[in-house]
Amino acid sequence: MEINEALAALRALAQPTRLALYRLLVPAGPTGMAVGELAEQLSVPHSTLSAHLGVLRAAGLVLDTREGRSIRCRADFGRMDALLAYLSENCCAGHGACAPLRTCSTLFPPGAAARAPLPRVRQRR
Amino acid sequence: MEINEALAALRALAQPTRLALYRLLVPAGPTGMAVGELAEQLSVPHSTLSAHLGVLRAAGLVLDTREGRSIRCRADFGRMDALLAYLSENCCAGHGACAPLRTCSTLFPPGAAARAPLPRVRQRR
DNA sequence: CATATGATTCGATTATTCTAGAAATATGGA
DNA sequence: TCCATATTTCTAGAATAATCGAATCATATG
Repeated sequence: MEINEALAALRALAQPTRLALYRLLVPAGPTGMAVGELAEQLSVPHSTLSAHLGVLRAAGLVLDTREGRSIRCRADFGRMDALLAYLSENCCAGHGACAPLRTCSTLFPPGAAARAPLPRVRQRR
Repeated sequence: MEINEALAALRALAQPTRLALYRLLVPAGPTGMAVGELAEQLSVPHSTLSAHLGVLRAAGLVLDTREGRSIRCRADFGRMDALLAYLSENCCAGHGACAPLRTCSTLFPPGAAARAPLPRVRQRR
């Protein structure tokens, strides 16, 4: 990861609604949640939520798939892993003593959602 | 860690100068760097740097100690660990399958600087 | 095609953050 | 004490971000 990607990810998470939004998606795993479901749980107007979601998407932290009229969002754990690694880079004065960071991105690799027991859908855009 | 602490830490890191500042402190380890040294390396006016440093300190990411006329700053790795853990909390839909996150805070516990400073990381001038 | 539903874009407004010069504070030494 | 060095605080203008209603777009279905 390079600095501008890290900054985009940090800026995206550094806002109450967006952090709550992201943290709602974390336990939802590769199944994710629909946009309307998120707006309802967070009690935020749709236009406001949509703007926040746009920031998270632009930062690469959230991916989505259209399912009929609704859009299902999920956290991109690989991207979060990259951010966590970036934040600890060159730690230990380069002695290489830090254990590698790991999250469930290993357990739910990209594509897991498509293979999961969910209706077949196509990518947006 | 609770949400407001996480937000403060994320806001603190979500700014180019402050992220660069923090990343300068990471390889410096428990020895840290003086404020003036940081300002010089970042080519930022002292008042601007001081303001940014204040944000990082308020977020608990940077600790400092006065040494005569100068103030020596160092990254608080424990705080960063807590932030990283917060960002992956409830991952894996609560299956507890995520490996625990770990950084060198275990290797350099609080107080390490005073007792046993490591050899200084080479700095560019 | 007409209509309903889910989501985004467009605006204007309000709020927050960044920046850096000048002044102030803290420490050490002659 | 007086002076030099290191850092912070104060200030205010400039830049950026958040908010949300109304309009618009995309899709499904009768």
